[in-house]
Parts: sequence; structure tokens; C-alpha cells
Amino acid sequence: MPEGHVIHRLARRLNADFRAGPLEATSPQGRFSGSAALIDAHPLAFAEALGKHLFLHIADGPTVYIHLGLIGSLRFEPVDDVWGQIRLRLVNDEQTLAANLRGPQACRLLEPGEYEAIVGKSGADPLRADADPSIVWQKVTKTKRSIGALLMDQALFAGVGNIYRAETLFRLGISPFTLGRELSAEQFDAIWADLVDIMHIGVDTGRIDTVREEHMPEAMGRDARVDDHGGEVYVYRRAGMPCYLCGTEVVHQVMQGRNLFFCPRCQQV
DNA sequence: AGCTCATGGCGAG
DNA sequence: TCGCCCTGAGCTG
Repeated sequence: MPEGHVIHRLARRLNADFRAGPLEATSPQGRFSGSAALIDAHPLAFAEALGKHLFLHIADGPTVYIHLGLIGSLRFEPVDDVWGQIRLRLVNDEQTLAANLRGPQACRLLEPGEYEAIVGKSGADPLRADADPSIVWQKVTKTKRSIGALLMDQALFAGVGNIYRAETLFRLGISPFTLGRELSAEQFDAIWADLVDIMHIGVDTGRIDTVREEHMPEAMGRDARVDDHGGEVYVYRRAGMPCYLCGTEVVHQVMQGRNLFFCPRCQQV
């Protein structure tokens, strides 16, 4: 269940372990068989992450486009450990490691021009060195949509998902209901800088950890609790539990069909 | 064995 | 705004 840090981590791993030689590409589940045959025995030129998009640029071949969606996964597993519904299976040249794709929202070959179209529609990705946040700011400062909604908009903040949204707003003491046009330049710059920080940590660790050392439950004299997603967070999925900073119960509500968490006391508009 | 939920995003209404 | 798609995990019986 992936936000942008997972996609960048996958690209990093693919580039490290799957570029030594030709890949073996199959679709055990069957729904990608024809396409897998077209890339089978070709080397991987490079894998690229942009927001939640993952591109596999095949040497002398097409580009594979993967979007994991909510429940998709790409796992690196031993070659003899084959289970479940595998849409795309890549085995590296040494036959030592398999990359198994299950439950993706999208897995297909791109037509000419499609790659450019996807890149063109994407917002700025805090995990990419070539990201330009000033373009995002120009849009944010003109809209009456809330920052809680804007952070989930992949045409603005590419790669940010529900956890990073909740956590960065908490860390900066910003209410998710603050309108884009009400946001100060300082607040926007702080949001961008914070996303760059916490998302890079996520790429390195494979978890979403956002709680500062001095706010860890132990330091605050409270019981530690790691969320099911595997990281230590301030508000995500902590509805009804005390805020680590002020003790107020964390609030949960559904915003545009997604779970939103925030501290009503620490995050005033 | 069956239900529910999930860190997404699409299209219909 | 809702229903729906994809799959696995963690409950409940």
C-alpha cells in the first residue's frame, strides 16, 4: 500500500538488482502474458519513479507503466517462492531474485507519446531533484480548495498520499481546512520542505516515521505504539487517542471519501 | 469460511 | 459523491 516513497524505493531496488542482463518476464496470472512476452529476454534500461507512477524503461523495447493503486504490491522474493496472483514477474539475469507484481491498478505497455503525457500531467514530486515547487505554489495560492484536498492532488503534489498529508499538516500545525489561497508563502515553503524531508526518510527506511525524537511516546511519558502501516506517526489512524503534544483526542473524519486525521487543538486554521 | 478494511484513482450520475 | 476495480491481512465466527 504505497505512497510515493514506496515507488521510489522500488525503482531504486530494480535499478540495483535487475540491470545486470536480460530479464525473464512472465505473467503467471495471465492478464499481462502477451505484453510480458514482448519484453522477455530484454534488459531493463532503467526504472523511474514519478509520484506514484513507476516506469520500467526496457532496452530496445517498450516502456512498462505500473501504478500500484491502493492494494497493489511489488515484492522482491526468492525465485522458488511463488504464490498468489502475480500479474507480472521479473526474474533477474542471475536467477537469484524475482520481482512479483500483484494487484496493481495499472500494468501495461505505453504507446508512443503516453510517457510524455503522464509526465506532463504530473505535479511536482518532493522526491525528485528536478521538482519545481514554484509551479505548485502558483496554483495553490489561487484556489479555494483546502490544503487537505490539495495535498492529495497528484497534479500538484505527486507522490503524497493520505499518511504524508495528515502528518506534514500536523507537524506544521496547519489545519487541513485552510484554503489554498489563505496559505502564506512561508507555510507553503514549510510544507514542501517538510515533505522533502519525511519522504526521503521513507525511501531510505521503507516506513513512514514522522514523530520527532523529543515527541516520541517514551520521551513524553506515554506508551509507545507503532501504527499498522509500520511507522511512528502523530495522527494517522490515531482517532480517539491523545495527541502526543497536547493530549486532545485526535479527530477522524471522511474528507472527499478519504480518511482524514488531525488534532483540532494543535492544527488551528 | 466469510467479512471488512486499506497508504488510489477512475468513471458514471 | 458514489460504486467499483485489483489483492492480502486481520479480524470474526
